[in-house]
Amino acid sequence: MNIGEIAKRAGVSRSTVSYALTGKRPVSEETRRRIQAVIDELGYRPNASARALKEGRTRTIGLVIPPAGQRLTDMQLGFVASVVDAAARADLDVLLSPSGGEHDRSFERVVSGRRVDGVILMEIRLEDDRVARLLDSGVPFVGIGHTRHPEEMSWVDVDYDTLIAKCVHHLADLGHRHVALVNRSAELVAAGYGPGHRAQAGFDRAVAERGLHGVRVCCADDVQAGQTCLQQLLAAHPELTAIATINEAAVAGLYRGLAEAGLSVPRDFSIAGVAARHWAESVHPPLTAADVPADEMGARAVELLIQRIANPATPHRHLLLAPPVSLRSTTGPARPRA
Amino acid sequence: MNIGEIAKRAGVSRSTVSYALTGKRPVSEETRRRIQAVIDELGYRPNASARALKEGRTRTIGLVIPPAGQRLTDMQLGFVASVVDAAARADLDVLLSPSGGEHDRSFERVVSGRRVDGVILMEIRLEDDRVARLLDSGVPFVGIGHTRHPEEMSWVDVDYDTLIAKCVHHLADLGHRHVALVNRSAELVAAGYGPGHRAQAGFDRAVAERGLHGVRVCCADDVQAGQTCLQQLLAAHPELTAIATINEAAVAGLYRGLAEAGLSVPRDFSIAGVAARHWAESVHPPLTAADVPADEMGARAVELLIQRIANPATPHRHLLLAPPVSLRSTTGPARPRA
DNA sequence: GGTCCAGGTCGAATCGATTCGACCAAGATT
DNA sequence: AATCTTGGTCGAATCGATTCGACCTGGACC
Repeated sequence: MNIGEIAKRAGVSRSTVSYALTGKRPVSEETRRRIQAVIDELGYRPNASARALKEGRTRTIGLVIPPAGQRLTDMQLGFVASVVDAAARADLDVLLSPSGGEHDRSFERVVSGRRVDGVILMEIRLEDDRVARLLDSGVPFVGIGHTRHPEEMSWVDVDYDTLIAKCVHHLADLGHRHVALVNRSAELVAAGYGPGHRAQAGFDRAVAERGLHGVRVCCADDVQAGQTCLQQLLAAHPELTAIATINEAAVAGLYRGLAEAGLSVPRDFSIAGVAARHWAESVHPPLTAADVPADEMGARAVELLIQRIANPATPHRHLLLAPPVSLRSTTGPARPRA
Repeated sequence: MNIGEIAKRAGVSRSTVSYALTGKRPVSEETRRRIQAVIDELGYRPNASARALKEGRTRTIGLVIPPAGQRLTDMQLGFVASVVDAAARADLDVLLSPSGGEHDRSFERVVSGRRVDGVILMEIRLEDDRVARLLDSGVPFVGIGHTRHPEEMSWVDVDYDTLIAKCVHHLADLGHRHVALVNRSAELVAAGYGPGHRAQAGFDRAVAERGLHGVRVCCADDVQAGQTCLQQLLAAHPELTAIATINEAAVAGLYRGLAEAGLSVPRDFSIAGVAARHWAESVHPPLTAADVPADEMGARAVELLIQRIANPATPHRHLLLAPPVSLRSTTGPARPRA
C-alpha cells in the first residue's frame, strides 16, 4: 500500500497521486475522485518516514521531561498535557524523552538523529548541559524555564521571584512578622534549579523590604518530606506564623504537620504558595496561591516553537508570567504564638 | 553531515561506513578508526527517517493516552512514566497520542502512517473502536486494560473484579453490613469502561456471597464530585458504614465529605480501594487498598509489545494482576450508626 | 493562423540510509 | 598448482514519498 500501488490502480503516475493529495498542482476533478476512491478503499496513508526524509522535516516535536524515576508534580503534568494538546491541534506529534543526566541516549537520539523538528525542554537549570547541546546542534527549541543567560534562547517561564515576593507581601499585610520559605529539594537548588534560586531572591528581597524575620529551607518533593520539614521548622523557629512555598508536592505534608502540631489553618498559621491553579483549588484546604496557568504555558511554548521552526532566524522571545495571588483558605491575620 | 560526507572524508565508500557502524560485515581495524574519528569530529548521527524508511521500522512505539482535556489519575501517570522508562531502557522512543474520540487525527497518524512499530493503548473500553482500528491495521499493540473479547489482543490488566471483591470481604470481615461501591464516572461506565463493569460484578458477587446490603454509585473523577457523592450517599443510605472504591481521584473528596459529616475514619466509617501503591501511601489518611503496581505494569506492557513486534505471530498473552490488599489507616471494625 | 498560457499529466531525480552481489588479495586446503 | 575460504571493500539497487522539468492539449488573444 504505497503511493505506487495507488497510482497503478487509479491508472495515473505516482506524481499525480501526490499532487492530488497535496494540491500543489492542479489535478482534474475526475482523476482526483478516482484516486480518492482507491485511497479510501485501501486505507492508504503516506509513509511518514519517506515523507520526512524527502521533506526534511518530521512534523514531530520532542518534549524533554524529567527522568521517569521521579514523579511529576501537578504543575509539570499540566505542562505536558497542554504541550501534547497544543501540538495535536497543530497536527504535530510529540516524542517524549525522559532525560536529566549528562549523556542521555534518549536525549541524544532526539537532538542529533533529526527525529524531531524542534524541542521543548522542561525543568531547566541555571547551567544546563542540555541547553548547551541544543544550542550547538542547531535544533530549534523553547524552554519552559530558562538558564543563567536568558537571552540565549526562547522560553516561557513563571516569575517565581516576583510571585514569592507577592506572597510575602500578602503575608506581611496580614501582620505576619516571622515567615519561612519552603523551597524545593536541596539537591535541585544546589544543582542550580532556576525557580529555586529566583524564589530565594524574591523572598530575601521582600523580607528585607518589609523588615520581616525570614527563614529559608529546602524540602524534598513529597508529602512525607513536607511533614518532617514542618516539624523541624516549628522546632527550630517556634515564632513562625506563616510559610511561603513553591513546593507543590510538599504542601499536603505541611498541612499534615500543622494539624499534628495542633495548629489550624488559617487561624493559627498561614500558607501562601505558587502552584498550578487546578491543583491549588482542589487541595484541601484550597491553597492561597499565585495560580500558574500551566495549561496556557504549554500552549505558548508550542506556539513559540512553531514560529522558531518556521523561521529559525527570528529573535528569541521570552514570556515571563506573573499571575495574581488568588486568595483562598490558607491565609489569615497573624496570631502571635509562643 | 550525511553518511556520504563521512565516507568522502574518511576516503571509503558509503557502505563501508555503514558496516563500520553496524558491524554487520567485518571492517579492518584501521579504517574503522579513521571513520570513527571523522564521525566524532563532525558529530554525525544517522538520519532516523532514512534509516526507518530503509529498515521498515522506526524504533518508536506509540502510547495512546486519554485526551489531554481530562487530568490523568495518579495510576495512569504511573503507567505513562513506567512505559516511557521501560521504552528508554530498550532504546525505543515514545510517541504520545492523546486520543479518545472516534476519528482522531493523532491516532490515525500513529496507526496508519507507519510512524511507530507498535502501540500501547490505555483506558480501554469494553467495546473500543481504537482496538478495532488497530486490529485491522495490523500494527502490533498491547493494551493496559482489555475489551469484551479478551482473547483478541495482548494485554496487561488489573483484576478489578477480584480486587473489589477482596475489599468487600475485608470490610465484611470487620463486621460491616452496609457497603457502597463508588465507581468511576457515569459516562465512563455507560461507555463500557471495563474496570467499571468488572468492579460492579465483583462487588455484586461479594455482597451476595456475604449477604450484605450493597449500594452502587458512579462518581466523576475529581475531589469535588467525591465530596458531593458522599453527601448524597449518606443522605440516601444513613445506614452505610463502609465504602469500596476504584475511583482514586475521588477519595480525597470522600474523606472531606466524611469529615464534614462529623464522621472519623476509620472509627465511624471505613474505606477500602484499588489504587496505585505510591498514591495510597501518600494520601492522608493512608488508604487501605489493593496496591496496583502501576510501574511494573507499564514495563510489562512494553515487554509484551517488544515481543509482538519481533514476532507478530506469537499467541496473545494476558497478564491479570491481583495484588493483595494492604491494610493502612482507613478500615476498622464496624460501628453501627443511625 | 500563429503564439501564448494555463490546466493536467508524466518521468526522473532526490532525500539518506541499508544491504546484496561482486570483486580482489592473501592465506588455507587438497 | 589449482581451488576454496575469508576478510575487506565497493557500486548499485532499494525503501516511499516529493518535486522539478518537460510535454501535451485546447482556448484566448492579436
